[in-house]
Amino acid sequence: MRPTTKDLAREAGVSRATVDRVLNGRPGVQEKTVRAVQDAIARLGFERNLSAANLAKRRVYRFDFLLPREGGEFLAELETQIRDHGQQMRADSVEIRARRVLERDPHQVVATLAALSPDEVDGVAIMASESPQVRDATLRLNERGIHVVQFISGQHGVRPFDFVGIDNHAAGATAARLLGGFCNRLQGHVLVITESMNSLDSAERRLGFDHVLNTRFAELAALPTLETHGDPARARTIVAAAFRNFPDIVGVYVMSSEAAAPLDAILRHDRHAQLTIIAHERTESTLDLLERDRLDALIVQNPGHVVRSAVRLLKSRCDGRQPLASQDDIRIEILLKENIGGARVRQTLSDRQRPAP
Amino acid sequence: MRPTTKDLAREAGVSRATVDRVLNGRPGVQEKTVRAVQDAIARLGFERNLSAANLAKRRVYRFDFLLPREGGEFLAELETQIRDHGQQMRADSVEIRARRVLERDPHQVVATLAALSPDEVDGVAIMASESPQVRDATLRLNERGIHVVQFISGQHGVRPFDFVGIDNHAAGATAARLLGGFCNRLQGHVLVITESMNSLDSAERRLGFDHVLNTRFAELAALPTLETHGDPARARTIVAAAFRNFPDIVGVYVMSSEAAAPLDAILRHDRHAQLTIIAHERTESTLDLLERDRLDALIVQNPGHVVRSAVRLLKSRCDGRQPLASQDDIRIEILLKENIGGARVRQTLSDRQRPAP
DNA sequence: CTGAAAGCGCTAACAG
DNA sequence: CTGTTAGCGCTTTCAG
Repeated sequence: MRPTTKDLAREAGVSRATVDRVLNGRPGVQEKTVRAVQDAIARLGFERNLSAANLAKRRVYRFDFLLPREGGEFLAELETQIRDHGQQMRADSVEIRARRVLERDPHQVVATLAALSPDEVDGVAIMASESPQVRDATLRLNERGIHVVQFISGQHGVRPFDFVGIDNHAAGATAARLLGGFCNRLQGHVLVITESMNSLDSAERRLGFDHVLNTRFAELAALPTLETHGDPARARTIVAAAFRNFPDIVGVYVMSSEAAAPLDAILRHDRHAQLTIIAHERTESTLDLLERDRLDALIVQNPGHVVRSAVRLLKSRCDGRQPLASQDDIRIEILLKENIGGARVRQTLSDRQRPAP
Repeated sequence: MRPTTKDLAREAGVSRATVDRVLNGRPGVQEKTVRAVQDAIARLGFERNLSAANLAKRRVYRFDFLLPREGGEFLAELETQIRDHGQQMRADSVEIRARRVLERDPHQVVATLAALSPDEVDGVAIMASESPQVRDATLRLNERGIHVVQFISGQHGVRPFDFVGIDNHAAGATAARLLGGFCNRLQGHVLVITESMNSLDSAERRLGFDHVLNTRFAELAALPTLETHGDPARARTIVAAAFRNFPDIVGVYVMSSEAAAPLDAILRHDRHAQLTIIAHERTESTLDLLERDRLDALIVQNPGHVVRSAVRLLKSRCDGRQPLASQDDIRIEILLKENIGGARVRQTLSDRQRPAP
């Protein structure tokens, strides 16, 4: 039987109310009383029961995922994961919302963040690209007592906030390693294409990509990044032009999270079957292409993991707990045709409910 | 404010005790009373508060991970993860133990399982290879009311238990795809080596490997599987012999979870730098080799994920909840030198604790 | 500065 | 078959 506050109170010769004050670092307790209680804690090896505390406090954790207003399949998948996990967590008094409210314009983001109040929400996961204004607004948010995690977009270590997502530099490097490896020592150019370069994320990926390509695959030369700006027609035009100007293109790296339009443009090219193509994220369209051998590999961050990670972090912060770093590592996953379905938790067929004993 | 049992009781015109009986499917309530309560539940959108219930019941979840007695780095890593996660979960009334108690001998496993009693443990994660005896013992365990998940070892879909781990067939296939891809259309033989073939897991990997190698890389021919049986000296001998007999070996697939000894033997060969080498699992030694370019890729199952997945499943089963399949997918991860550190949750530097509001 | 008492949402034991 | 009462471990008034 784990010791309770009652035991503590007896051991320390005080009332449970006092124990509570000490436990929660509330003021108004004599030095020596505090010490008495702390001694008792150490002696009994007391560990507080968080859910009992939350019950008494009627505490509910309210977390918002603030997502870009516009987006494609990847974003949709994230939303689904957020909803699913939110459903799961309701039983544990965690309320999670996915809100598509952020626009490209930093000022709009700032305004949205400014509108957040600590008595509406306990923590937010923000998916927005870097900018000084946003950074400041985020800091102010935090000062108002709202916990923040930088979600998917942005860099780690740069800001004083938890970051959940992959290391984009490493992701680019991984893409280069695969592309180079699969290109069979072929000599030629590599096409790099993205929806837009305007986020630091893309820049990071590009850096990582170039680094590995240059140091490890001298036979390949990457072309300047093409940008589609979400315009399929434009995508087709610039891709066609690239193939015309560089007939020796042997590989393609689609750098953005939303890959559908660029990929479509690439696959219209009549030599696409000879190309080694690498893209990002697991969506319906990329998976389909991978399965049909149109695509060679996908560099992926697992949406379910990032979502759960963000929630765990937010919750830890709310509880004043130090999150366990190792458990929230977001891996850069590589998907080939062979390990797509690698998904494997098979459930019992006979799924009759057995009442708890 | 979420409705409580009190609200339900009022709404249905019964006492809270009756509400409780209905909620938990306990017998001894009139048909129509049950319906009245259920109607109220639907009307109010009632959702039970699990932690309050657990508090009242003083419920503690006790889960054991039953692991092989002998093992190497991979097993050690699993143990660490189990301990870490156990530490984390204590606050949520989940007690987790890692027990190195299983031996090769199925009878010993059966005996160990038979000794388990539902008033000592609520669920177990079993890491043992398939065998009819073990299967029966597991079934009996389950009938005694102990929840079971088949952990890492074993196949999915075969047994009426939850399985947590990667699909070994797909893992083998993935290895072949990478090996073939990286081999640069080279022609030659591929060495396949494992600690031992006696588990179905190895057989599955081999099957998947051969399938892809044969269909996709006709220029490569895989040799019969070599087995080291955990004997480093033997490993060196048979590897040396293989290289002597087949001077055209271009690639190596180390199939077992424990790869240290086989890899050591391989890397003694003077042509090892020209080989493409693929192994399994992220351990200190494999990581080190990957970083030093001695190894080309690692096929990995994330120990942290499998552990958390197993615990989530066990807990869901105990609560009579249907686990959410999607969230417990165990991916076959691919580790290259470039995405090793892909681990990325960076924490705040200034990690001062901010008291909860 | 400290303690007594009531209560969070749910369950358990015992009457009826 | 159903209700009453007490209590899980912790927090929160409100006196003192």
